Amino acid sequence: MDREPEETDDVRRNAGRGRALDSLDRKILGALSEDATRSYADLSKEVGLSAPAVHERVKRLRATGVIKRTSADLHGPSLGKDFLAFVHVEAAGWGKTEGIMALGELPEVEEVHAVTGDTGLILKVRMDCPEAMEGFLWRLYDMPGVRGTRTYVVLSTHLERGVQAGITPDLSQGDNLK
Amino acid sequence: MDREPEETDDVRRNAGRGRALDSLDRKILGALSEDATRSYADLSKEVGLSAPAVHERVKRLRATGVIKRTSADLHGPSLGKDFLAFVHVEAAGWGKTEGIMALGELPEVEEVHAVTGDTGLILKVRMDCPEAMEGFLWRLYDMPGVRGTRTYVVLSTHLERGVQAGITPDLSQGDNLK
DNA sequence: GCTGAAATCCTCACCAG
DNA sequence: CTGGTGAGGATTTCAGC
Repeated sequence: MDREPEETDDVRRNAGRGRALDSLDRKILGALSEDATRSYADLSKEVGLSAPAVHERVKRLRATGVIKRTSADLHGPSLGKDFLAFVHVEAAGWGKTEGIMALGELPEVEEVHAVTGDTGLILKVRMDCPEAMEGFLWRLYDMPGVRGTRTYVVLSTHLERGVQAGITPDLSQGDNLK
Repeated sequence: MDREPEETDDVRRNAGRGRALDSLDRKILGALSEDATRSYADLSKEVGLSAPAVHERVKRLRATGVIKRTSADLHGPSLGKDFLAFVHVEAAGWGKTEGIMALGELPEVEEVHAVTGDTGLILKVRMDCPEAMEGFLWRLYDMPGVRGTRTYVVLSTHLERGVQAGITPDLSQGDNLK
């Protein structure tokens, strides 16, 4: 379970047309992905840089798209969205047409992925109630190219988080509990 | 802590044991879910309140759990995570056992949902490469109760966002575009 | 990337409705 | 009880090094 993280800093294929991410960048990203409200002064003590240096890095990480955005993660049930489901859409000959884009307009659709296998499209949808789900599926069937759907209703969510920076927890440091 | 909260009956089913959310709360939530770096002064101009009032509401929304946290959304490919997949786990007789909790320890696992249907568990996993996927599936098969898996490899992601506040875009207001 | 200073912002007090 | 006003303190942010 604990493997030595080799210091291979060679960049493979950087989407952001910037420079490779070093260990400090990953440390910053890991911290901000868990709590983006932390101050630069606070982060600076953790990464061993000055506050403006951290700020400069974060600014660069935002500009290059490594940090897509900083968002408040909302609690579905508090907003009346008690109903979460994954919908597998069996679509026939969908290019990346307007149909997919139209799905993004609906606030209940949180994710749209084109996948391999027998389905073609996986949707993550969250709404108020089963009735809303029914209405959504009807609209889905009305779209051209939709041959069928398979819906997996979520009974309980045990984990739901964003992309992990992949930092091994700082066992070597152990410096602060903040 | 210092006051007993009187349970108003008009609260429908509030997960956070707080009060219902009004239109201003939703407006704030909608804005912060898209960009949590905006200042309270900025938000106050949009919702028509003073900055401290907005801050007070946000503080309450955090305390009641409506805002679960504020996080930086990272770009997978920039971190070397080019491989996203949904794994349907056919599990036999899993209570909410340690097996599920163990999955959360793995940084490649982003979501774990118990679902209806023939699968039982849906996992969202993101990693470096197909080889890592293979290793992950092996570890999955080693877990007790895992009878089988079906993996849907994501070819392209067209939408990926958090819980939407569900505000209809303010067409009636039209006060400012920020 | 560091230091220091200025502008902004957060945050708390207190007061009004 | 919720929102407004004003001031103190922290933070962001931009110089120059």
